[in-house]
Amino acid sequence: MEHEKRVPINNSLIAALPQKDRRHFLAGCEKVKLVLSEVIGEPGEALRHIYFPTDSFISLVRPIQGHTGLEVALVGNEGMHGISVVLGIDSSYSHVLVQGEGLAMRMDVASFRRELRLSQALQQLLNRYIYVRLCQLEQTAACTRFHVVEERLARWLLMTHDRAFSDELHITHEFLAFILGVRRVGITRAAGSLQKRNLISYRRGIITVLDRRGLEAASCNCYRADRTTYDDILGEKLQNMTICEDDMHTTSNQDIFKPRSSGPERAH
Amino acid sequence: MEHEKRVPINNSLIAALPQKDRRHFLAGCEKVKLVLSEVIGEPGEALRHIYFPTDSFISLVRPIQGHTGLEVALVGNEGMHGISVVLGIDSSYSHVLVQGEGLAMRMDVASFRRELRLSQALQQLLNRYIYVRLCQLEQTAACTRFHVVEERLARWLLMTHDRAFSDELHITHEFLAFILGVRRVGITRAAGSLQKRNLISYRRGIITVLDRRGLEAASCNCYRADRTTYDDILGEKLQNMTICEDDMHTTSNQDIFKPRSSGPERAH
DNA sequence: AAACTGATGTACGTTAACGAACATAGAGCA
DNA sequence: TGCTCTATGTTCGTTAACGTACATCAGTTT
Repeated sequence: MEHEKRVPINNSLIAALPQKDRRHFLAGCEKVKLVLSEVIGEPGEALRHIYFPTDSFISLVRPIQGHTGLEVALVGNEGMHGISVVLGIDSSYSHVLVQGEGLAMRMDVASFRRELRLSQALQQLLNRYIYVRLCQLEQTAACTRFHVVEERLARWLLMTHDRAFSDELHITHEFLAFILGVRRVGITRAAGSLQKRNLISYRRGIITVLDRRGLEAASCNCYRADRTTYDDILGEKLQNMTICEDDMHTTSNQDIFKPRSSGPERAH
Repeated sequence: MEHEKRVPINNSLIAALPQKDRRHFLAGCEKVKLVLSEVIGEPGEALRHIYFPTDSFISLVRPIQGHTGLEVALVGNEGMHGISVVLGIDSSYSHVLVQGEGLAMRMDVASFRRELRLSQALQQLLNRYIYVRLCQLEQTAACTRFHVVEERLARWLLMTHDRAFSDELHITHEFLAFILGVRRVGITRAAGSLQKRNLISYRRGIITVLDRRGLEAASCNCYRADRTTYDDILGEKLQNMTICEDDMHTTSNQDIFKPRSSGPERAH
C-alpha cells in the first residue's frame, strides 16, 4: 500500500518565493498528510484551506449534469489548490480528490488572504500560476474533444508520473474512467493496449510506468504542450527559487519539478 | 450587411467601476470599430491592446495540433479580452476573431497595467471576471466532451444572441464548425434540425433566432450554468454599477447584460 | 443573362466511442 | 481454506460522430 518514494520534495511555488516572504509564508502553514481517495472539497462548498502539495497530488473533477464528470486540473508539487481565493472568491465548483497519498502544506483561507496582501512576490507568482492553469485547461478542453482515449490515458499517466515520484500509480480503471470522462471498458482497452506495447504494466489498482519515452510517444502532444506552457510562464520565476530550509525534507534543486528540463528520466 | 441593433450598450465591467476609477479608465481608452471576421490576435503574438467590447463580440479559438481548433471563450459586452495581462503575462495562445461587428473600448497594454496598479476596484473586478472565465472554461471542456452537436450549437447561438443585440447572427456553417470543433456537415445537420423545429431560420451566412425559449430547451444546460456562474461571481459587483456618462451611446441600466435577470426576452 | 464563387444539402462507408451484460480473477476476510 | 468483494476482461449491438465526395443553390460579378 505504501509507495516507495523516489525523491522527497518541496512545493515549487513556495520554493520560488524570495527567502523572506517564504519564511513568513511557511510560518503560517501546517503540514498535513493527504490520504489516498480522501475528498478535500465538494462542489458548492466554500474552501477552507489552500493546499500546496509536496509529494501528494490531487485532482479537480468538474461534475456535469447527467454525466460522470471530467478532470479539469491535476495539482502536485508544481502547483496549488485554491486559485479561486487568489482571485477573490472562495467557492468551488469541483470535486477535489486526493490522487496521490503524501504530504502537503496548507494554510487557512483567512491567513492566506493576509499573506497575499503582504507579499507582492506571492501575488505575482500565483497570478502566473493561474494563467498556467488557464492555458492548461484550454489544452485539456481541446484534447478531450479531439484525442482518442489511449492518447489521453498516456497523457494522464505522464502527468501523474511527474507528480508521484514513483513508477507505481495507485488507481483503478474505474476511477480513471471517471477522471477522463469515458467508460471503464474504454480504459481497460486503452490500458491493455499500452501494456501490450510494454509501456506500462498493471494489476488490481496499480499501474506501473515502464517506459516513459514510449508513453510520451503514445500520448498526444498535449502533455508536452502543458509542460512547455508551465516553463514559458513560470520558468523564469523558478530559476530564482531557493531551497527551503524549514523543517521539511531537505531536497536539492534538481528534485524540484522543472518542465522541459533535460534532466534524468524518472522511469527505470 | 448591416445588423439592425436593438440596444446600444456599454461594457458591463467598465460600468461596474466606481465612478472615479471609471472616469480615469475611460480617459485612457479609445473607441474602435471591430469589423466582422477581423483578426485581432494570433497564437504566439504578444497582446498590444486590451479590449472591452460594447456591441461587438469576439471569440478566442485555441488551435490544436492536427485539428481545426476549439473556441475557448466568447467575449462580448459582459467581459473583456486580455485577461492574461491582468495575470502579468501578455502572451496569447489563441486566435482572436471578431464574431460580431461593432464597437469596443480598448487600451494599450502599458496603460492598462498602470490603471490596474492605480485602481484596486479594477483589480478586484477583473480578478472576479477571470474566475468566471475559468469556470466557464471548465464548463465548456465538460460540455464539449459530453454533449451532442445540436445541443452545443443551441448553446452557442444563445451565448451569441446575448452578445449581439440582434436576432440575426452573421456566421456560416463552415465557421461554426471551426468554432465548435466539428465537421461542417455536422453543423448543417444540427442547424437543419433546429430550423425544422422553428427555433431558428437561416440563409447564406445569416442565422436568425426565432424562439429563444425553445433554443434554451434544445440546448444543454451549460448555457444556464454559465449565466448562473457569471451572476454568482460578478452579480453583486454589477449591482453597484452606474451608467457611463462619457461620450458613448447613452444607455439605461436594464440594457446591460445581467445574467439570470428575469427581464424581458430579447427575441421577437 | 451568364458565369462564377462560396454556402448549403445529401449520401457513402468508416470509426471510436457508447450502454449493458456477463465472465474471470486477485485480494482480503471469515 | 473457502468466501466475498471488487477489479479487470470480453462481447453484444448501437450511435454520433468521422472523412470524403459531389450536387444544388444563392448572391455577386462580368
